[in-house]
Amino acid sequence: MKKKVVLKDIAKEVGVSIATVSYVLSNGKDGRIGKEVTAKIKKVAKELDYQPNLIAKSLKSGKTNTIGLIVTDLSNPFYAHIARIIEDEVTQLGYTLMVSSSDEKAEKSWNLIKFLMHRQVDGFIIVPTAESEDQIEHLKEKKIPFVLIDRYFPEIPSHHVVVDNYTSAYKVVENLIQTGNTKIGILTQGNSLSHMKERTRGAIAAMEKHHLTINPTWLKEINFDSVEEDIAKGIEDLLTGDDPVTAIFFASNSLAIPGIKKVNHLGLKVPTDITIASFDQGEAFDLYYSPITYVHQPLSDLGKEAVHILTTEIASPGSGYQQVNLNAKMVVKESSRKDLIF
Amino acid sequence: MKKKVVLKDIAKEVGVSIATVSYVLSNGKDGRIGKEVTAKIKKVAKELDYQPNLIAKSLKSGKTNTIGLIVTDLSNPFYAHIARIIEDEVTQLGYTLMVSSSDEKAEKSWNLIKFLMHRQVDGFIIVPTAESEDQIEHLKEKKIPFVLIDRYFPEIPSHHVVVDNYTSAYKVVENLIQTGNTKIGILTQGNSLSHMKERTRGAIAAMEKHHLTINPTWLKEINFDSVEEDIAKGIEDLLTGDDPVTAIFFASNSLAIPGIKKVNHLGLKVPTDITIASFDQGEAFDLYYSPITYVHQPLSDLGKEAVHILTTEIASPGSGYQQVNLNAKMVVKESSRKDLIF
DNA sequence: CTTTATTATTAAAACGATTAAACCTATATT
DNA sequence: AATATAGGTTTAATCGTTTTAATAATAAAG
Repeated sequence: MKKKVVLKDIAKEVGVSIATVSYVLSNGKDGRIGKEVTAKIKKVAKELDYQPNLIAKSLKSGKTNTIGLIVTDLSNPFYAHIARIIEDEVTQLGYTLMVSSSDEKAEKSWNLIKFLMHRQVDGFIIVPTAESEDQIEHLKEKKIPFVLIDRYFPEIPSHHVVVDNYTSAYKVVENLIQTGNTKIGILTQGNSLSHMKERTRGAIAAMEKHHLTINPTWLKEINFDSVEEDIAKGIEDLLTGDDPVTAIFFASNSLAIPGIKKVNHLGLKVPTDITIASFDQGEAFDLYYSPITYVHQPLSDLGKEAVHILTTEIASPGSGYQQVNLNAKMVVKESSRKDLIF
Repeated sequence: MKKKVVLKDIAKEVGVSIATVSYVLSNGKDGRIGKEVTAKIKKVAKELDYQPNLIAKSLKSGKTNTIGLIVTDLSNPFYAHIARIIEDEVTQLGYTLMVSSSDEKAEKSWNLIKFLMHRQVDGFIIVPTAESEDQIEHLKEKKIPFVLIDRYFPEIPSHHVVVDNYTSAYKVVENLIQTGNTKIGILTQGNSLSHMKERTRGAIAAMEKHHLTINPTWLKEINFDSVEEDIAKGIEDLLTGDDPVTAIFFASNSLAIPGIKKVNHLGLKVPTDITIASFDQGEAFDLYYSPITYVHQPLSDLGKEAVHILTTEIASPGSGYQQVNLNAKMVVKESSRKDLIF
């Protein structure tokens, strides 16, 4: 079993000190070392296939060139997509990404943050869970750079990059109203979080603006731990209650997918029996027989902005919080275009 | 700006040596250190909120407790799902995951591997790209533990975990034949890779077994860099050529999604106009008006097996190669059940 | 009252790199 | 000839931890 080649090995082989080798191999430009020695060191380094040990370098420099990304669920295509964009972005800047999923659990998130801090990551990009304010405060106390994405805590000043959830929800619900719906069910999840609050607020604002009376039972909050059941029950309620709705707005893709399944299962036709719109994109939306109207979040911008803010913060800490609100695009398709169908 | 708390700080505060502190904090059980001292060190450590520096630990121990995962594209739900499973598995074992995407490019993959090696990852889980044999050989030479998943190189002995692609493809194509199709188009991608070879071989074997004559133009290889175009053209060819097919087998989900879009676009009805089946699961498959027949890969088993093999190899290297072939499940739905529709 | 065993603690080296400062040596300057 | 300057290289400290081997202190044994 060959040992790893380290600077010492090269130094010994060439007959110089470790420092000299280090200078040649890292500060190539600097030219402080004589020509022949430089050449010989480079030659030997290549021959022995020297590979630098970034752990040692990190210990010395205090920088790991590593970024921790915490999403709620990497297997959710929405977050996977964000992760991929962030990955590309940080890789290009010479960073490596450590990805983890919190499953919307504050405790898991806490563990991940602590673990990655021990690993000395240079910074975090986080999709914060409910009740994780203390974790964010902790990062601030410890002066660890971080950027929140998708959601944030209005009462805690921090960098964040989110979409304009209020306006997007407003527009999409307005679209539902304009196609003739006056009774609209809204499925949400994680209502204590900023993004959901905003989406709900936007949806209701649209209804109020159009002078619709809102029945509180039309708002269904879905529990993270019992999505399937809650959605099945919620949709049945919405459609068979005293005051049935004619349209449903799903406030995220993870609600829409099982939701649409349920609608299929009930044998309802979209958009004739029921009108549908959703937040987030999903490959299933386009393939559906009645393609789903949705709010398309600019994931690429979101990821890039977050990385940019984070790396700037890492490079020069403490120069004011960047708080970015991105515009989302509403994509209107058949699922909410009764006008076109009839 | 408070500095980080290190062992030295605790030592100074308590009035003992660094070594003593280290003993107490890492070998808690060992009890070599006196009771009162132990108690005091623990107390001070808590007070100062000491957090161990895992980088320093890694340098000393030569272990980083870090695993590199290289998939072809994290934004592909198939790989995202695998990544999530692997993440859960390694997290539980105290490892952290570094995830990267190779985009099916050997060069990218090479860079990622080198980069992660410099970072001293303890091992790799890799979805190998075409022409990356040298990278695999390199890892073997350097004695870096790794496990290949999804595909492998038959000529290079190594750990790997894959599904039984041959049998799965055989079965699904046989299903297409049994529902009355004699002319079946096959869309593949990355044909030099083991999994695709096996899927193609299985598909053809099924056709031969049932004495169908196979027209070579029915086999369409899709280029990674021009998926949309190739698929559009391929499907048009298949359906409008001299010898049009009545069924299409998509050899992966990344072919099926754009493929089905194209089928929709052409205004063809599934399964009446055309029968469809695919490899891999996808949330769109179930939601499609004519749910797609597919091969369901046991991703959970695949991920868990890979992690298990890798961590065992890390713990005790060089005890023979584990080569696992998992059975996949065929899920027959309407897209290939003409019998049920008529 | 030595000697030996036992317990508690620490000094120091090591992991693999970086880097400020010191140290030669040879040439240029006065 | 004495001194300054520059070029080339090395010494040694440092990052935060672990761990071997040594030491000091105390108790038990002879």
